[in-house]
Amino acid sequence: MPELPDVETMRRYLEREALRSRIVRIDVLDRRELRGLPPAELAAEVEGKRFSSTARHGKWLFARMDQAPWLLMHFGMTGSITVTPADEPPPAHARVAFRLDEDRVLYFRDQRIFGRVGVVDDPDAFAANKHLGPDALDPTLTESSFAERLASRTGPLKGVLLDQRFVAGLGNIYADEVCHEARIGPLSRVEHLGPEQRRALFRAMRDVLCTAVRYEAVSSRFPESWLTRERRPDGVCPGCGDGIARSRFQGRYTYWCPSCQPTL
DNA sequence: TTCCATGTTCCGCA
DNA sequence: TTGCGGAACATGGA
Repeated sequence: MPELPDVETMRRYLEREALRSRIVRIDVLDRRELRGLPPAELAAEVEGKRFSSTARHGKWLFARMDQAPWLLMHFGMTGSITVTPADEPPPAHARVAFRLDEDRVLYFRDQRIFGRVGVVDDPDAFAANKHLGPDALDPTLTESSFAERLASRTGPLKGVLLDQRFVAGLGNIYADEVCHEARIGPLSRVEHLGPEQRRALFRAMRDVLCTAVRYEAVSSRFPESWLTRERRPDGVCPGCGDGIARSRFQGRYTYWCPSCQPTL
């Protein structure tokens, strides 16, 4: 599930469950999750350390450890975290186990192993190095600075929204939802958007993401006006009842309502 | 058996 | 040079 709202929900979960916990030992159950970082190096960095704060940039989650670098996590398509009592068996697809004090374990789970666990000295420097754009919920990202960033872009809107260098945090599902709420066809070329549509996009992005975070990214709780639950070939627009369109874009499906969301 | 899946990265082709 | 599409990565459910 991991787009911005999912990762933010996990950040808050980590903060609730593991802040100030000490990492007694780390067990790397599948080293592929480390993307080449030797398990012994990760262990040397985190064992004995205590979680002191958390941060998030787009889909990247960071957990600060005292007197140490930051733990970094990316959840790929299927990653998640869960904290369980130490005497329970590991959950399915557990890849890395952080054994905490007070007999608890923080598991990094990831069925498809597209995620990543690592360490980084400074989240901001990491984001800059990756050329990530501002986090989509960053308060310093305003309607006007968003419009400015948009002005330097061309091509299909969907592609711009998915580009983490433009704004970090949107993925396939929420990019479609933002286009739907803004009433703009996702295949519209951004250079054809007017000022009012650019503002509408920014507001839709903020509203969609804040709402999803409020509902802890559980799609069954999302407003009935949302397109998300209609993501299937015979889905209908919750606004007008017309059939929704589906098209392949960059190897994945894009859904929209041709009646409510004209292509510009 | 085939297709599909909320992400990122790389390669080849305009 | 830039942008775009597609494939690869790996797994499992429908």
